[in-house]
Amino acid sequence: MTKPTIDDVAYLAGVSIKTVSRVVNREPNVRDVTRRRVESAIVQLNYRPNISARNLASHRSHLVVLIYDDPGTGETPDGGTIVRLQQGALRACHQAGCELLIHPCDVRDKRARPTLQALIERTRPDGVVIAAPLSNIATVIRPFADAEVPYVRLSPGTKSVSEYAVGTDDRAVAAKMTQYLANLGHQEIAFISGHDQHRAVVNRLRGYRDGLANAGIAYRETRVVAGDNTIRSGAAAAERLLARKKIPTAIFAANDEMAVGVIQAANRLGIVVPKQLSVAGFDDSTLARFSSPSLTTVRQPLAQMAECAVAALFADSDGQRPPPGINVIPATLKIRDSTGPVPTVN
Amino acid sequence: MTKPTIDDVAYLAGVSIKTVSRVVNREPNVRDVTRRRVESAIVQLNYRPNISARNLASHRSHLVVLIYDDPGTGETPDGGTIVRLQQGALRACHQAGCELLIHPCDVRDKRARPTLQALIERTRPDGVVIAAPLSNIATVIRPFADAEVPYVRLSPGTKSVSEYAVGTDDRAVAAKMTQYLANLGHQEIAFISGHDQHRAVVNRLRGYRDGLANAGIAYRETRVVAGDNTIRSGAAAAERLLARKKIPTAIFAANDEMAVGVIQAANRLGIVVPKQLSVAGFDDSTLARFSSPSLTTVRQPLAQMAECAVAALFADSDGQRPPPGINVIPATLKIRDSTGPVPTVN
DNA sequence: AACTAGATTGACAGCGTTGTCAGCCTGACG
DNA sequence: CGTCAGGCTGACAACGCTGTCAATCTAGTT
Repeated sequence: MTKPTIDDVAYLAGVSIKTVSRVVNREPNVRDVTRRRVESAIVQLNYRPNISARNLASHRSHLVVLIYDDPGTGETPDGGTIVRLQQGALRACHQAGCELLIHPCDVRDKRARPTLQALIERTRPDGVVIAAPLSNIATVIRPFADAEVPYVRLSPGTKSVSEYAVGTDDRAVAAKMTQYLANLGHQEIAFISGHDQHRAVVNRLRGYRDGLANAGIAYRETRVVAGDNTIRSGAAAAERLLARKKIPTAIFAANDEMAVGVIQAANRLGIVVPKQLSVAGFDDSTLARFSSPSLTTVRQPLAQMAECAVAALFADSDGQRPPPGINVIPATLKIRDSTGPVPTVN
Repeated sequence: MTKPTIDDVAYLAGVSIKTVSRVVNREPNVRDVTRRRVESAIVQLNYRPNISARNLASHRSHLVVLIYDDPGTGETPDGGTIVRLQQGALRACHQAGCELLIHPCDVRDKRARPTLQALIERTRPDGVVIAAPLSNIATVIRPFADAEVPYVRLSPGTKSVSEYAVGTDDRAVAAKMTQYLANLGHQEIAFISGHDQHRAVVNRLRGYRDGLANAGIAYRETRVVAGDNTIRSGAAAAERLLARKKIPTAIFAANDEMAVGVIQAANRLGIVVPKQLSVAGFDDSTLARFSSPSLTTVRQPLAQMAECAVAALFADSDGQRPPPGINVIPATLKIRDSTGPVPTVN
């Protein structure tokens, strides 16, 4: 009652083990009748190839590693973000007949580098996907480049990459959100920027300016306030904006945390969202769905991005390797309850 | 410049490959001098055993699978919950020299069973950890039992389990929370129960009653309102409770979603939390940290639970197998800003 | 000194695949 | 009818490690 091996299948089908191997791996040059005979034997025995043996013989591990910022330490990704990345990566992995290993990584830990090295040596992954913001940290990338493990970066901070990478159109979608607000009638649209060490933030601000321009609204520097990505800073920024003589009717924050801060500040000031003030965020974090009112925001296609990244890892075996450059997957507006038409002046 | 193999190490150390294998695997019966010679050769060559070869020869995969409810489909676990489970599981896996495979599982998909079967056959994991609520679903457990893959269930819904399992003390900690509220001076403590198909919910209600008893407060059925785990239902329940002649000064909801609903309802009614009403939740979901005011809640030791579960998987190889029964890991109160002293009557 | 149990070590046969390469078979072509 | 390219198939050697078992060594005993 032991697991059937390739020999059992070969014997039952009356062929050599090599032919079974060919059928299992969808290799060419097997006659249809032979193939069918083998397939039926496989079904009959419920045969499944032994991964370890296959890996050993083929010098592949059929393992893909997803690397992301350790949520226990950084404030960057919330659980929802990570899970969405994982979902997309899993889909593509299973499609490619691989399994997914996850590897949260604390960059501030000085031993991150050797840890990654050890990971490579232990698992010999077929490929690696590195999520932002780690994808922009040389220390994280290096070990893979050195070990010649194929990797794909997610949301690289720069436009000019020498390899294939996957990103999204922060700038374009920020413009779109701004125009959406303008279309609701808002003329006074403020923007709260975030930590500018994240490249993404700069792009979002640019997009805001693009959107204003497209809507024919003049850009004014006084409409832009700096935050630092936290709820608290969003609230503080909002208070400053709302204390002015000419208060904005819409506030677009560069991330959801700050947008929620805006809502909280508005609540405290007795300003009703969205009736008197529209608020938009960015990221579609868990927070956005559950805030009250629920937050209009930008949903980054994280699952799709991860899926593309993993798929690209295997593209070069199926044919030509993917071209260098960033594969841009568009983000979408997620309209919820925190935005509405501009209040009628009274 | 190819990867060193066990033969290279053996040659350099002047021993047989078997002895190298012994050193690598910390097996007994190697003289200290020999061991040191081998270790030095390993360092010198930067040797790392090839996992696939090891797996093939040892009939182990050095893989552990963590199975949890697919967050894309169920409403059960939020991203934060999953990530905490993963963190604990990863810790124990690395400790044991294994890697962690993740497997979200949609039970409502009728093909869940064959999918699990395929997972087993493909990966031949050394062990499996099954998170709640899947850990209570026979369809999910069966494939592993049938294939004789060791598994540990997390938070099994029943006290009487025939194998080792890991759980937490829902009932005791719910009592603790209730007493905490009582200690703040609250006499009128209401409870919002959730979907009673989750065993946990029943236990939380029991704990609430225990806590009242311990505090010398009489239990009254009218103080318990049913919700269905959603924010909306929490809000509705709160509205009912707050519409009564004798309104509660504290509301303890069986999960965070409903507790947030209570806060939202209170906001709408102009009731200030926590000044006029204390609100407590359960789970410490992402939501709790970011609600306004931040939510006092119960933090389940998810990471520790997962860690224990994985460790137990390997315990039987290190000595005796872990005893049947639930290894209870205590949950803790997470006091935040939504609870405070009872309002002074005026 | 002979003897023995137990510690230490090594030779060797797998583990279940894939890669290589040679051989056979078939049909097209001259 | 002979030749040849190319499709199809199988024999066999890796792949790098662990398990088994026998051989050797050591120290304690008599």
